[in-house]
Amino acid sequence: MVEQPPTVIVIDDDPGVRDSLGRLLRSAGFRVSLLGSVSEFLKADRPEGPACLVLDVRLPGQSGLELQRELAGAKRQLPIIFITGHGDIPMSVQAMKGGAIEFLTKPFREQDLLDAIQLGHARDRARLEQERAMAELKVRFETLTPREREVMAFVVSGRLNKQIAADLGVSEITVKVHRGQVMRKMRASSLPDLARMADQLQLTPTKPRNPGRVA
Amino acid sequence: MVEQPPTVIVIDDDPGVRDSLGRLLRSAGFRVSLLGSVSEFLKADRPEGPACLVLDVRLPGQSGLELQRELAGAKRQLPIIFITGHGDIPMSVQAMKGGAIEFLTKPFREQDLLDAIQLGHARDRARLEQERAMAELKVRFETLTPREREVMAFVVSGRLNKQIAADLGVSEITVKVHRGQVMRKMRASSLPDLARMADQLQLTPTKPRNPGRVA
DNA sequence: TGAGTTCCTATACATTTGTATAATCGAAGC
DNA sequence: GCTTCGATTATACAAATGTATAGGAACTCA
Repeated sequence: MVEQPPTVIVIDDDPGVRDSLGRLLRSAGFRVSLLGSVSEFLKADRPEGPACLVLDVRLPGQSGLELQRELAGAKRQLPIIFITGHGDIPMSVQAMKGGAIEFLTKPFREQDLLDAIQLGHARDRARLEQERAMAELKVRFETLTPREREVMAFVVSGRLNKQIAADLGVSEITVKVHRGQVMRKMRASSLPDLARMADQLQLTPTKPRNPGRVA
Repeated sequence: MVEQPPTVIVIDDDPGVRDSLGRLLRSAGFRVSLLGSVSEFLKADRPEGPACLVLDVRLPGQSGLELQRELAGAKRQLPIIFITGHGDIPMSVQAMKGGAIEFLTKPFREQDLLDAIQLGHARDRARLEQERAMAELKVRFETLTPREREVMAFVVSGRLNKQIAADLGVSEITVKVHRGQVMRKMRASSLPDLARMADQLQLTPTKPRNPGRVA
């Protein structure tokens, strides 16, 4: 788990802007990737560590807002900071609704950009960590056989072994075996632990919660 | 649990704007509250059911953005839709960062406002439901004695009765009694159920999770 | 056909958990 | 001083859970 240096990906069709942003960001200690268009970005590899995008709203070909929409559906969604010289309010509102970190109008204070980038990197780090943990959970979950997954769902919903046995039409002993396998394979240290894993995995096909009635 | 009619609270210092918005919103079936300033709003009662705010960014006395900041710290935070005739991009960005639903510039399409209000009400309904459930949980949790809360924390962290007994320096029987009381008082239907309640309550003073190592 | 996997079951124990009843002790409140 | 409440413990069961060993049936795949 090596600490990856944070990256900033700049997309701007103006070489002058790219250069000056590149100097600023490199001097701030970031790894910088300078690109001239969205298509270049889509072809490029994604950096390993935390990263964020700095892009102009208006770009030749695909615009910044279009890219944002596209990335929203993709798996690897990067924090986005918009920069523009000719923006308007509806544009900025759409960008922010889309989850943008910041929307800066030229000219802007360098510190505002750096602050936004710092926030973007923090979010991306959190997202990376979250995804790492989730991927790990999924790997474990995929080692479960279909039956074990069924049993796990029942177990984390709070049902007893004998109830699960009745639900599945098998003996209680069988349920115990599956249950033990589930705990081992998922590396759950306890039942609450397993329940939390299931919640993370959104494993809730069978979940009869109590309705929370008041006396 | 009667379904409350959704309310729209309009704050605008222009009586003409208030009237026209009032007509529009009432004809759309909303309960409407028309106010001329933030101070009026702060004095007024909060509506019972789902509600959202429609306010001008610029207002005499306290501005719309200031109100947003203030409400962010308060317990009852209402979804906000900003309307303005003289806004700029930084203003809209700040509003959206602050969690505003929408930021409309005059003149705007009535449908855009109605759409935003619908979204605001949906969010407020979700928030109300969430708060109701949380309040209910807290009520139950407050019926627990200090010792019972301690035991609950250990239980949901996955520790066994005998371990908890050792941790607390008491006998296992005692732990069982407390544990049974916790389940009863919290109306937990199962251990996973109790664990989820504890997570909701952010009850995590004692939680030794497994470190999730990879092989 | 044979190996491997999954699912199922059983026996046999060891542990753990839940519950009911009953009792002691100390602190807080009336 | 008496009562109430919280915390504690014990006895005595009842029920649930975990584990180990062992085996059978069905299915897939090479």
